Amino acid sequence: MVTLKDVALKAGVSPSTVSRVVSGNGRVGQKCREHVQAVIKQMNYRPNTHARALACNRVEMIGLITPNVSTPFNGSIAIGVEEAAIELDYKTLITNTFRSPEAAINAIESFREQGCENIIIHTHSIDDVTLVKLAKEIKGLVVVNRFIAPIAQRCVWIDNVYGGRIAAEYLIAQGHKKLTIITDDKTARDPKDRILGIKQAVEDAGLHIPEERILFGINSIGNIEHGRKLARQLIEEKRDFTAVLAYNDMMAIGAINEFQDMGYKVPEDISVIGFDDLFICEVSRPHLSTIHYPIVEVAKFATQLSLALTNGDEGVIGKANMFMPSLVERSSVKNIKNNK
Amino acid sequence: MVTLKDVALKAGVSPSTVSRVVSGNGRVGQKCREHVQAVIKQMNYRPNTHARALACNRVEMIGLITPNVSTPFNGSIAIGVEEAAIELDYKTLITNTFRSPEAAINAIESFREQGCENIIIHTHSIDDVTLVKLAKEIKGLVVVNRFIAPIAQRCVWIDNVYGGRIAAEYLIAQGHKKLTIITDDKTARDPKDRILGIKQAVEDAGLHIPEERILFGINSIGNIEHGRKLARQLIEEKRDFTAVLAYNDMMAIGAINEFQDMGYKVPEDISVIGFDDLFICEVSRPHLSTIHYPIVEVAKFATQLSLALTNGDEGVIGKANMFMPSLVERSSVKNIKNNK
DNA sequence: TTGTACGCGTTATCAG
DNA sequence: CTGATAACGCGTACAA
Repeated sequence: MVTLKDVALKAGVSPSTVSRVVSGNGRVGQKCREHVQAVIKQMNYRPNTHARALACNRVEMIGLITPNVSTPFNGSIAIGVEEAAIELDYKTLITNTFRSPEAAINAIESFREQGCENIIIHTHSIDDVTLVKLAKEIKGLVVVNRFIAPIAQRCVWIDNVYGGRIAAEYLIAQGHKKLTIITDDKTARDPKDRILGIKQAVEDAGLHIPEERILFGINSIGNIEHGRKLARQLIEEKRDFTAVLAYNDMMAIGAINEFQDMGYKVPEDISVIGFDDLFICEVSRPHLSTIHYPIVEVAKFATQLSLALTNGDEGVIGKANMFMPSLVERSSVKNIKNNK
Repeated sequence: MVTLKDVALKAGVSPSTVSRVVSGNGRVGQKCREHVQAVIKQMNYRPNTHARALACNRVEMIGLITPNVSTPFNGSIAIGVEEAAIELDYKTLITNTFRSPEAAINAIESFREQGCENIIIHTHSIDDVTLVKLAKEIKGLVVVNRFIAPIAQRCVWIDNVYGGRIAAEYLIAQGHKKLTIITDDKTARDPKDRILGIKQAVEDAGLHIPEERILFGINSIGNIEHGRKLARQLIEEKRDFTAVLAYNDMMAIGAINEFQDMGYKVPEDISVIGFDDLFICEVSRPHLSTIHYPIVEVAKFATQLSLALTNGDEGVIGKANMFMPSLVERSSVKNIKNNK
């Protein structure tokens, strides 16, 4: 392994000079710099990450904390992070917390101790208060897919209220008057925001959603199974509705499956709309209409923001951190305007 | 940040003693050890990764090289790796190569330079010869989901021939006589092995698959789109068949979608079987019958093997590295034994 | 068993 | 603009 000293020796200069040309800090004579650069290339020298980290207590690495990369949504977050990281030659360190708060806190501690200040938080295992405190201590901490008012400038999220609104508006425009919602944990913010948007649209149209048509999950993770369960409940308890707004695509697809298994046709008997726009929308039958969530872009921006925060690049800072979702029409919603 | 020296000071011993109790190398008096451990816990000391890496030129980190974690198969590999890594307190560094050979080679180089000898290769961007060479130089290099004879003991893979065989046997048992195969790149090993297994089963049954009923992809990645394309070709060119063996679930689902869009019913008109057993099998209509690939287990084992290789634990070494796939019956294959 | 001293590869502070 | 020199935190021969 070729070191800085080796280069210095061969180039006939001091180690410090080599360090200067490598890092770009400090002035070096034009001629001298070029010579050193040539030697570096010739010897194929590459700086040692650990020595550098030890010396300046910082490291070119970005840590992502996520529940489980193997799910499509989380996987896309990871991709966005790495795409942005790679552009600046940062490495990506991923920790899956599997919904364990301790694992999440541990991971953050571990990152910090290694001098990694660029941390992307994508988990709900850590509460707002803790995160606000951590954000004060860690320059490059950024929260993705979540909004925490006191550190809004450190969050990158989407307008869930708007997302809920356009979903409902679409259903209403297709003639649906009796909407129902199957969603995630009652206490979580995203479900609440989306419901808020839905209610706004519903009221604007002079309609109403009774509480009994809003089904929550308890300690759920908005997955297929959860969607199935609530769909079954909808049918068994004979709720009166023509369309379902699911919290996300996974739940929507679970619901569609359950409806179909119970003998209902989608969208002929029941219309369903999802949220996220994962690749499975094209897999399901019928193809799932949904609200597009620009996941990769969001994650990419979050990463750029984190990097800007620690490196003092003002470019990204101050830009809007809220992205807008958009409607994607496929075939899980039926136009019933002229029926009934 | 609390260092080894701080602990030594507080405990009234020398730094080397603390180092010894932390690392476990070298004898330390029972009483002394306990005292030091108490102080460590009390001060919440945690060793500095970089200093350690610098001093001994090795690091407790495992690097995964994968095309793109955001796809279900690759994501599961990542999960398996991290699950195994976390058990030994190793960190997981993930690099997505997006099918670029340079990116893959770069990542390996980068890992090595950082003293990371534990590298899990999950990509076909690097050829066999290069990998064999690298395996000689890097103690902890392990190849997952791929078999390379000269370094078989460093590969963890599944029996693709057997997988192909049981898939075909199942179809044949269901009365299918005219099978067709839609698969991946002709030059890749996995498709070839699976085809081999299929042919074995077919011949054992006294049947035959003409070459025109085996459709390959070119430079494809076995995704949904690819499945759609070959399915369409099957129909348009009026190939004669009752069942389709897809290279993997993604292709199978693409094919099912295409068949359905063209007005065919699955499995009534055409039966389809996949490979991998991803979560989308339960999503598709009909639910996809497939060959189960123990992805997480394979990745986990590969990681344990890598760790054993570098740490000299002989436990895992020598065990069989080949896992066996198994049949999962769902509803995409019709029994036509008593028809026609 | 325990402590001392040096080196790992780099950066940063200070002279020159 | 350049070169010594001292850290950074830890492991490890070597000495005690």
